[in-house]
Amino acid sequence: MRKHKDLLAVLRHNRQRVTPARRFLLQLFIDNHSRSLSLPEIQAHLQDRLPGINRSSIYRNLEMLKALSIIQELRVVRKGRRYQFVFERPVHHFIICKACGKVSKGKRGFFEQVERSLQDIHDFKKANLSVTFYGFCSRCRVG
Amino acid sequence: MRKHKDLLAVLRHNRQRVTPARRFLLQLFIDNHSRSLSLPEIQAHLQDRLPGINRSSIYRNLEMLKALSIIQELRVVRKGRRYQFVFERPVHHFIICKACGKVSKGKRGFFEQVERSLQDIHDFKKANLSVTFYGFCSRCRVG
DNA sequence: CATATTAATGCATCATGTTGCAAATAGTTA
DNA sequence: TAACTATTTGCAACATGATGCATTAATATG
Repeated sequence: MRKHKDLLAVLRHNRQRVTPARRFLLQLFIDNHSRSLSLPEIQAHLQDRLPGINRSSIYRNLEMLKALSIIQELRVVRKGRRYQFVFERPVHHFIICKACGKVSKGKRGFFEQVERSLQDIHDFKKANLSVTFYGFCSRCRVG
Repeated sequence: MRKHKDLLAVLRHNRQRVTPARRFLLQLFIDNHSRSLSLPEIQAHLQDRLPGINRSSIYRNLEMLKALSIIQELRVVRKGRRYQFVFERPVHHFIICKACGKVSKGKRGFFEQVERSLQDIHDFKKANLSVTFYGFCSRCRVG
């Protein structure tokens, strides 16, 4: 698990300025590295610490963190977007149930198999690959 | 390739009424079964034939066609949503380049491998599984 | 074919996400 | 540490998407 300071260095290294909003955002993601956060959660957290912070700043900062692969965006059916801290983790993929919205982390072996197939059959780049699977988990399947 | 009439029967079988908007939508997807359509394209097409049709009707009908697995929604980075006719096709998955937005259809062998891994390792239901991969295609990869 | 029943539509409104631009601020340099 | 410059922010406006409800239209029934 990376610390706040390390992530600030990542920002600087990518010529991104360290602003109060960004500090709070990073700390929030670090403190919740084991789960994904909803947009309302993120907004509430920032509003608390920076009253009056603008919606567009939040969106733009989330975009930036996504671009630096510090967080990943997940789309959960009927539950909007969620954001997960993924910085320097080997496995960045998720499996999301279309029925109940349950988000599971992919297991390493599965990821490796998919990666291999994707590379062999479709010539898709391994690095920076992020994959999310939508299907029906065992509890929600009907038949 | 299914015909218009067959799809109307699918709607009726699912207790969905056949309205002018739905007829035009289905015909549009049939006529363009080999490619995905953008929302502006769909809207323009319907506006032409049903002047004054409401945005929300279009969204609701697209939702319905998705729910019946007649079409599938694809999210292309910086290019919005696209809709692809997928009714009764064995392979409903796509591979999308995050850099150029290129959408390719997944090859059968790849799909089968992923499906197997997903079933074995994650106990995810095979039927109704729809998967979209986002990564970098060979033309866009940097390193 | 007239009427009843139920679902789809249009409309209004709200929620969410995007963008151009002027003002504010972080990082840089003297 | 004051001034410079480049990026980020807030703001306003707009685009897109979702929703409750009255009206309209598709289907079922007599």
